[in-house]
Formats: sequence, C-alpha cells, structure tokens
Amino acid sequence: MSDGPQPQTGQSLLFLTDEQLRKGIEAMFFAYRGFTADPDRILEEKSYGRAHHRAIHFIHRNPGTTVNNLLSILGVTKQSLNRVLRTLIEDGLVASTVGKRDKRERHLHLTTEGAVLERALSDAQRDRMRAAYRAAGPAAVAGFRQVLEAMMDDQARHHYEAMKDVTE
Amino acid sequence: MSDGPQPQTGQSLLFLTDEQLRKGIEAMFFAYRGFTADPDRILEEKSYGRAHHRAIHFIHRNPGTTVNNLLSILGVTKQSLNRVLRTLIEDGLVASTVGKRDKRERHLHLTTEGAVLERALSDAQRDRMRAAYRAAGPAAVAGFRQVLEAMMDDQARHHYEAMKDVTE
DNA sequence: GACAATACGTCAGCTTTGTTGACATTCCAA
DNA sequence: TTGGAATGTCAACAAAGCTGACGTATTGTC
Repeated sequence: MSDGPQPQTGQSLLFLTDEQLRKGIEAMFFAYRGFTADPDRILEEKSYGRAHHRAIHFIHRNPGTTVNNLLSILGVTKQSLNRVLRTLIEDGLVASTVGKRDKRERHLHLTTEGAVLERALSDAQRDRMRAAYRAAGPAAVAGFRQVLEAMMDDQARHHYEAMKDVTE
Repeated sequence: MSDGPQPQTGQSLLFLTDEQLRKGIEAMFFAYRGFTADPDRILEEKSYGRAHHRAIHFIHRNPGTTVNNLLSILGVTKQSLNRVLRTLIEDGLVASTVGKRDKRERHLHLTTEGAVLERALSDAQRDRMRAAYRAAGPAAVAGFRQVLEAMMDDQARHHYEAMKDVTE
C-alpha cells in the first residue's frame, strides 16, 4: 500500500514490483544451488556434508573460537553441531583444546590436515564466485553485497561484520 | 596465484581478491538464512518444510507442469519430490490430473487453498526482499541479479530464464 | 564452604528431506 | 503384438536438523 505508483524522481520504483521481487527470489534459489554444488562434490567423496563444511569454514575464519561462539554463528543446536564436530575431531581435522583462562571452554582449531580440506573446499567455491564476479564486474559485485547484507537478520549481520575486519 | 596484483587498467581487480571472495561467500550464507527465515516460520505452523514451499512456488509459476518437469527444476529425485507432493495432494493444496495426451503424465495445479498458502509464503518472502531492495537501491539490485545469474549452473540458468519471460 | 550458573558433552527419540531399489502403468516403435 | 522406454508410486534407509534430559567440570557468588 505504501508503495503505490507515486511518480518518482527520475529513477522509478519499477524494481520493486512483485514480479521483480519474485525473480529475485528465484535467482537466490538457483544461485544458492550453484553456490554449494562444487564443495558438495568434494564433501561427498569424504562422506561429509554441508554441516561439516560450515564448521570447517568458520573455524578457519575464527581460529580458537569456542563451541558456544560457533554455535551462535551457525545458528544450530549444540547437539547438532556436536555430532559434526565429533567426527571432525575423530578424523583429525579439528583440534579441541581446553581453555587456559576458563577451563570449561574448548578452543577449536584446524589441524594441518583440516586446513588442507578447508583450502580445497574454499578453492572450489571461490572459483565459481570469482567467475561470477569477473563476469558481472566490480559495480555489480558492490550491489550484490549491498543487497545480501540488507537481507540478513540483525544477528547474522553482526557476525558477518565482526568477521569482515579480520584482514581489513 | 593467478590473481596476483597485476597493475590493471583503471578499474582495479581488487574485488577479486581471495578475501573479497570469501566475504561474498559468507554474505551468501548469512543472507540465505534470512531469505528462508520468514517462510520457514509460516511453514512450521502447518508442519511443512522448505521442500513443500519450493514445490508450491514452482507449481504456482508453472501451472499444469508435470512431475518430471518439476523434478528437473527442483533438482531432486522423483522419490523425494513424490513424498512432498503426496502430502500436498492429500491436504488438498495441490491437484494432480492425469494427462490428456499422455496418460502417464500428471499435471499439477494449486487448488484455491493451495494458492492461499502460496500467497502467504510469497508475501512473507517478498516483504524481506522488498526491504532489502529498497535499502540497496535499483543499481545495487541490478548488480545483485547479475552476479546471481552468473553463479548459476547452466541448467538452472535455463530454467530461470524460461520462467523469466512469463510476464515480461 | 555451599550452591547456583556456565560450558560442554552425550543419550534417546523425532522430523524433514535427501538417497537407492523395486514395481505398476502407459506409450511407442520395431 | 511385444518389448523397451518413459512416467510416476511405494518401501526402506541415511544425513542432519530439532527437543528434552542428564552428567561433569569449572567458575563465580553469597
């Protein structure tokens, strides 16, 4: 209602029609499938799943993170994360060390072997992302990131921003 | 390695660094969670899942589609789709009619009740998408769509484009 | 020192949604 | 007309999410 066709200055609001939004929705669906396809192939060989990938990715990004912190980043229950984490630790990809200051905490790191898998998964996913970025160009990429950030929940955006400035 | 800092003409290739790509990957992950959050809440009340949402969405977009066609759009096995479809048919949201020309085929439509749920889900998802679009602006939206399209598999892009011109 | 709160791990059981394999029906072409 | 291909259904199983309950070690507080 509030977005009726008010004659707008120059740049019209045509990009906010239901039809345009629907296409955006479908683009997200199809693109996300492409986004996960390449790592999925690698994971399948090792009989891991997407959950393992997510854990590995964020442990890599936040080395030494605690289980609780990882939980809130991933937005799953601890039972669910624990199952994944246990297999990764058993398989020697992730190391869990007792906290120095607080001995209740476990700090998570990738082992050398874990870092190898992380690199393989990351490379596969980045290759596709790079091709898409290159095809679309820098201006499109900026817009892409802007829209995605606006689509996040507040909590997710917080995590996202927190990791942003690791290397910036 | 291949994207070392080669001095580029004007517009640098800084947006293709591993770090930038990694942020794009994380943006996709967090944004997709937001993207599905609102419909998920509605679905939970009716004890349906995301798979039901996808089926309803694409049946709405391609009324009269066959099971096989829906299969190739959704990219799952027919057994998986069948379970979802069966509950939707039992619950009276989807109508399945035997094909006239080919009696092996089943043509799928939303019932009135199905269309009501589709609308509710669609509205919820579009609201978030609209807010993100509005916040980012038309230029960003164009870039967003460009990058997503470039990220799709060929087959997905084909389906995406095929549905594009329904109303254009 | 007693006791509540925190961080983590685990067990049991359930749901959704993906998989493979077997099977019925229908169409088409040799 | 008959055998193979295509379409869709049923059965059983696996991955990965969830809730709830409980145990243990540690921390911090009264």
